Amino acid sequence: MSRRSGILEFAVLGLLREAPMHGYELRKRLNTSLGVFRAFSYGTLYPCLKTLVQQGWITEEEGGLTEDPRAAALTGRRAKIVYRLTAEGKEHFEELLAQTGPDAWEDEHFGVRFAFFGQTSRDVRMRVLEGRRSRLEERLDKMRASLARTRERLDDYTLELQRHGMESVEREVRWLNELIESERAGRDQREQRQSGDTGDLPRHRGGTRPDSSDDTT
Amino acid sequence: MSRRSGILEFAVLGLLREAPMHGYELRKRLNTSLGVFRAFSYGTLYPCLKTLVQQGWITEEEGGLTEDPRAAALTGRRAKIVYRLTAEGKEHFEELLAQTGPDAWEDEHFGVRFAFFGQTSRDVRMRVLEGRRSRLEERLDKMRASLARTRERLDDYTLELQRHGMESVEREVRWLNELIESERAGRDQREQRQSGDTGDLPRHRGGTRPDSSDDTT
DNA sequence: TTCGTCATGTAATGGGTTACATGATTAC
DNA sequence: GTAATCATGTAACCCATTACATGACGAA
Repeated sequence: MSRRSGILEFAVLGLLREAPMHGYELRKRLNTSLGVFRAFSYGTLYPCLKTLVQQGWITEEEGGLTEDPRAAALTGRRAKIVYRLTAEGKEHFEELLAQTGPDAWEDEHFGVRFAFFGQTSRDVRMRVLEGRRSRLEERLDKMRASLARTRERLDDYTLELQRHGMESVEREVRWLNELIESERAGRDQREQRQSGDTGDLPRHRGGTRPDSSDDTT
Repeated sequence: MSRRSGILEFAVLGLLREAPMHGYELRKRLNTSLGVFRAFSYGTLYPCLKTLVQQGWITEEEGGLTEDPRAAALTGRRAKIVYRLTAEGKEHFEELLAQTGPDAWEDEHFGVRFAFFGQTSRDVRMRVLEGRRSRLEERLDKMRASLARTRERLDDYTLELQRHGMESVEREVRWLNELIESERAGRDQREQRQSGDTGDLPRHRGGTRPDSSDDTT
């Protein structure tokens, strides 16, 4: 019944917000554009799409030869079933985007959240980045403590593994530091007068794309 | 019925080979010593222990006040149920250690395999390290290809995410390069005359630990 | 005596994959 | 015409978590 993974739902909604697509294409995008972190199979995707339809967040459209130039362009071929975000779906996605619960910076969620930072308001971006950072720092503390407790009893390979693991985390912290700094720099430049986009990274604006009737797609 | 995860089974066998333990302690070790990669709950561990007993690889010992100094020392308190590796279990674990199927260098398995490199023969270590490396290089190729195909259509955050992901993989490749080199250096030094331990890393022998009753601690 | 941690378990549930079944379209 | 890839699904299974239930022991 349920079949809601949170992260998959989020990603699907986010991708469909950019353009309607059919399942196959959706899955590819899921596993390449965002997929460094997560790969989903059809056995997961299709049932999920079904429940999203039931919720009223997306619609299934018979796409015989849907004269949708954009979808056609994206896939290079005609579509079978095109999924399209509804107004409710868009609204729901925006709510999800605004959420900054502690989940947002856990391993599983953070990647997807970051992937849609383009549509996320600057303050939420900041909270997620900082949340992630302190999460990782906690983890580092634990690792250091456990390492101190057990250093002598561990063989060199285990030690090396642990060292490499810690360095990976430290590296991500440095990355987050840079991102946070550049977000802050962006804010300072504009003196936070605008509602909320454009940091340092979003050179082509925070939003989806040039706007207009782009999302009629 | 089944309840065999492969990686959990492997890790439990490997830990019990070093010393008998009860479930609670086992779990802690699983989640700290090796646990950078994986965390298991009791709901997973205990059923797994049951099936390992059924296979005859470990035994359950009523530990009222089992006069097992090792277990007592490890926990700092008396044990309830002490699990101990059987001869068959040891043999089985050795078979697992010798395996170099393509699974060995996948994300899920590689960490645990590496953690027990201390008991792994040098040639198997080499194959696993090299397998892992070429696995990662494949992945890099895919990432680069997909990046080249889609660069323009991606916003800066997605791009940054991808870039950071790729750098993480590249970093692991460099790490593997160093490890492989130092394994090779170890071999060259000893002119591969010995059966199979001591590379560069295993300064205190490949084996478990100094032996004797050191682990009574 | 109460709190933390040690200690062992189980049932319900979740979230996902694999393998299978099916067929259209494109490139060669 | 045949192989690859596009395209959509389902049923069986797997692995693991969560929440719960239970209780002993040590320290404050």
